[in-house]
Amino acid sequence: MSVVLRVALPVPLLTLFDYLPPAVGQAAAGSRVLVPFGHGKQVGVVVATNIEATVSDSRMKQVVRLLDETPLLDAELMQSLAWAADYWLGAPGEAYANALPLTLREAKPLPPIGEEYWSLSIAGRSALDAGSRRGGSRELLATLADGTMSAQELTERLPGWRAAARRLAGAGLLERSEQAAHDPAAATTLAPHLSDEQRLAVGTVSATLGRYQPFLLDGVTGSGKTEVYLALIEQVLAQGRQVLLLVPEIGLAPQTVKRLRQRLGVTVEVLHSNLSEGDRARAWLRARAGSARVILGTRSAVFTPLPQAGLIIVDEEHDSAYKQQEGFRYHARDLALVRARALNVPVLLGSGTPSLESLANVEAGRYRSLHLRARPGAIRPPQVRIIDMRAQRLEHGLSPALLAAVAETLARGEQALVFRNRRGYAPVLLCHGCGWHATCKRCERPLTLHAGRRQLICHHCDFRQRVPVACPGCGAVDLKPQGQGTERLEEALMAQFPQVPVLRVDRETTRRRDALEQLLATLHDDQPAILVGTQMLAKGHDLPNLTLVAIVGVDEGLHSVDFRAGERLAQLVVQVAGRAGRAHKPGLVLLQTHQPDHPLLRGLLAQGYAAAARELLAERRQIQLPPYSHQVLLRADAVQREALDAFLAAAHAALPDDAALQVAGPMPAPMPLRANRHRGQLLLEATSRGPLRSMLHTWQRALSTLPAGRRVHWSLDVDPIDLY
DNA sequence: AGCACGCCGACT
DNA sequence: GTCGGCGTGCTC
Repeated sequence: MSVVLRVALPVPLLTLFDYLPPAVGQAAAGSRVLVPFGHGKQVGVVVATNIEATVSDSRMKQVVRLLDETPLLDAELMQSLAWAADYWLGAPGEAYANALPLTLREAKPLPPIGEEYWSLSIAGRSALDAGSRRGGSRELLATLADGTMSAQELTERLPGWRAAARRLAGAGLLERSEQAAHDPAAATTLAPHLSDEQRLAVGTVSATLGRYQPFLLDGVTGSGKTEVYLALIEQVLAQGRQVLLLVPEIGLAPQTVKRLRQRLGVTVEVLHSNLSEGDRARAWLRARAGSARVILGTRSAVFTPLPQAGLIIVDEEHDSAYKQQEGFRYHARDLALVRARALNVPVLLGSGTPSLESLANVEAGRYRSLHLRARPGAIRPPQVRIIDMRAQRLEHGLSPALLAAVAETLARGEQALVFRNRRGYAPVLLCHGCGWHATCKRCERPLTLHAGRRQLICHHCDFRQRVPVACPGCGAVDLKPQGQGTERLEEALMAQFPQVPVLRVDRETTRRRDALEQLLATLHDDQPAILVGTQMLAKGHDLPNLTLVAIVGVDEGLHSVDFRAGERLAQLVVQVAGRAGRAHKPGLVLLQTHQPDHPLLRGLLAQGYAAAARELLAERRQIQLPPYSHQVLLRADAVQREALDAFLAAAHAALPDDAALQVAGPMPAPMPLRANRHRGQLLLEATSRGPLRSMLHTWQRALSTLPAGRRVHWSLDVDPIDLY
């Protein structure tokens, strides 16, 4: 047997592949190689060198070309990726594929990592003087009139400038250049005076710099969490080390970047999926080179190389966006902890509504907890009131008490937010003649009426059809929308308050990238207005004149089959409520419900999130649910019901006989049919990770050789965050 | 996952 | 007589 290299390739296979070393160069673990694979070529990552081949020489091929003289992925990243693939049962190659920006998975030389700068050419200056251009082009020319500007600054000043830049560069009016990044002007804002609690938090974390220690920083909106981050980042930068700051979604990035930049006076590297592939690769490489000092990014940024790591921060750690829900199902918050341990740095998890998992880790002594109550002079906690909807005459789902509160708010010249986590006009279109209602044939679920588009849309598979004029069942022209979505609430509020602007914020009205920011920019801070919207309104963008938050339709969350529904509801209510009020303008939160006496709502209102979370945790412990048990979910779907059942039965039969392992199912998924595919699942539970982990790899391998698996899609989800 | 090989139906 | 359907097997 020959001495070979072991290579991970971007295919969803559980195996690694052995190759003869390249003719030229010395491959090391973490280097990329171009290899022959199947009928073509692939770029892979070397995971081990000098090992004995596991296949015969006759099957072995040789590496075509070594792509990196020095490893692209350092030892720590390689180790963390291997851990991640093992833990979440990913194919090794897929873990690497997630870690590397697309551009770096091609057999090309690495792009230069200087920062991108733009300036006017001589022709461009004449064009500016002549004023010959319009719209975005004109704005861009004017912005560059003062001199060269980095792409990052341009993005901040002129979102969407790239289209104009492409046009103008094509006409020879602009020039693009690459330079070593230089830090922008020194910090322009000063650190505010920190409260005692903030100083304590900063001091406690900074005392652990240089070693692994997880912290849970528990602080509501306005408690000054960001100032704690900033003070810590300053210290880490002063030590010449890097900071990785994870945020749940891109929407939160631009304002955070601006704030970091103004306060720290350094370039902030941004990494998220909306970036062009070239930009992602450059940012990743600058982090690897150590020239990026502060890296801000969403889920996938957890794979950024950090050769001089000093601190990792995960903001809004409870947010489910950190869990990848397809393909390689990793959890960025959990991987951040693993990386922090490998890098010997503290990791700070921040949230006003911490996940029960993190609270349990505090309880178990694995994390240290830090609290921020309120900043002096900041927001007073809003007053929260429950509106009992029973026996109330509703106006399109809005109670008189709610409408009165909105009217009062507007009369004071302030703004109100009506929150409803359901888009569209109405979730059901019902025939009053015969009881028929519009359903999706492919999902067997009601279609949502979208009145503006005159369509019925399935929110599960995106099936669309025109709204029928008459009932397809009985022919009666008596179709009535049932229930309320944001679109209907917008209509109702516009009718009630015709003199005030009503802004709807949901996926429909904010399709484009900067649409949310643009929409909110039309709000004048000093004018009355009404906002209606979904989840999207729960965070981001500061609304100083918002004093009333009305939450409509929380009842769905109170009797959901999902055991996490209560936790999610509590987090959502607190997050949305946190948007109301300012120091000098107290906020009011209204919760409209049919179940005013529900213990979760009562507890949340009387004693706040921490108490509600303690209650929820006690319940979880009682009935042995996560975080007091561990779950792995096998999901499967197939066109043919029989194929699905056969596979799940075979998967069940392939399980070891272990008393420590509890098995639920095979059972239908909560949505048993979706987009014409039958869906089912098998849930494994154990009170400790041991018995689960020891059988998982064997079981996974057995599943992949199951003949019954041929005609089904299936996946394993370790620590699933929903059983959907 | 992608891709080729391979054996049975409707068509220029 | 062929083009092409997707079942099956393989990738060092």
